[in-house]
Amino acid sequence: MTVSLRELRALPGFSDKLLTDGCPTRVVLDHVTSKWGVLVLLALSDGTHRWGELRRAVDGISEKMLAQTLRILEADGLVLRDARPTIPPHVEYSLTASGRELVGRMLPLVEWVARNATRMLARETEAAAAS
Amino acid sequence: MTVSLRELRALPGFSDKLLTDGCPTRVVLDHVTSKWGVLVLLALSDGTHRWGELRRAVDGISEKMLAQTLRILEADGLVLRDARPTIPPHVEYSLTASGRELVGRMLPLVEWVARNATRMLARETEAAAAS
DNA sequence: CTGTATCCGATGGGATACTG
DNA sequence: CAGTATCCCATCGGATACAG
Repeated sequence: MTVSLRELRALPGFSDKLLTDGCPTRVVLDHVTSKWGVLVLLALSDGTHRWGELRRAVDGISEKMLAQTLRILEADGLVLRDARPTIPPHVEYSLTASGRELVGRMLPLVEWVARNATRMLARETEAAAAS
Repeated sequence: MTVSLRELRALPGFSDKLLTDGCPTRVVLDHVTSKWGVLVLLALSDGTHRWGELRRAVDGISEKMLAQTLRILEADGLVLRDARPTIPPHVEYSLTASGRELVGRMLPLVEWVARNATRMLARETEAAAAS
């Protein structure tokens, strides 16, 4: 499943420029590659989770950003929100079929970064020490 | 090359929490998934380019953000900067071996988004019209 | 428990001008 | 050509308080 930039150029939003400013691809790309978007999608990749579980799983996220991120991903059709009208409220979030397709392509990227990040940042402190 | 979240949990930065706040993986992930980081890496995926070419290829980027993005990606060891001491200056940017590995895992994600973004955003304007 | 509303500071990022 | 420096504002995003 290797893809080249040449092949991508046939797709909408591509031209002599890479992706035109404000085109649909860039908008969605900004949503899913946002600081919290990546982590929320990742958290949902192993199944359904409740609001509180997501809040704890995604270290450092504020309630405001969790709500905002979930709303955007839901509007994009990547996340499904299932609210049971009970007291107290019980709400479950899961990936849609589209969401699972997307996450399948995001996991290899995250895995590579997780495997290499420490070594990459080590280079930098090393370079800083030399100066 | 399918990866699951379960397998990821064995890697550095993962725990009961997904990725701890400020861990190396998150730092690098923020660099490469930043608004301009993705597009610059994408632009370099088909070979070496000069500063001016990148400026034109990445639609809408300012000089400030191009410089900043390139410096960060270079510090991470993903981009190589080759400056020829001529007048006028001639500087070429390319991906390192690490950068090519990373971009190989980013292209399928971008391809999927490019194929589906228009349909995804169509859902939203449709939903807005219904309200 | 699952959010929303508001305030406010930090950061991202554009425009412009300037330099070797 | 390939940047740097400065100014400035808009958006991001955290903290807190509150609500159904």
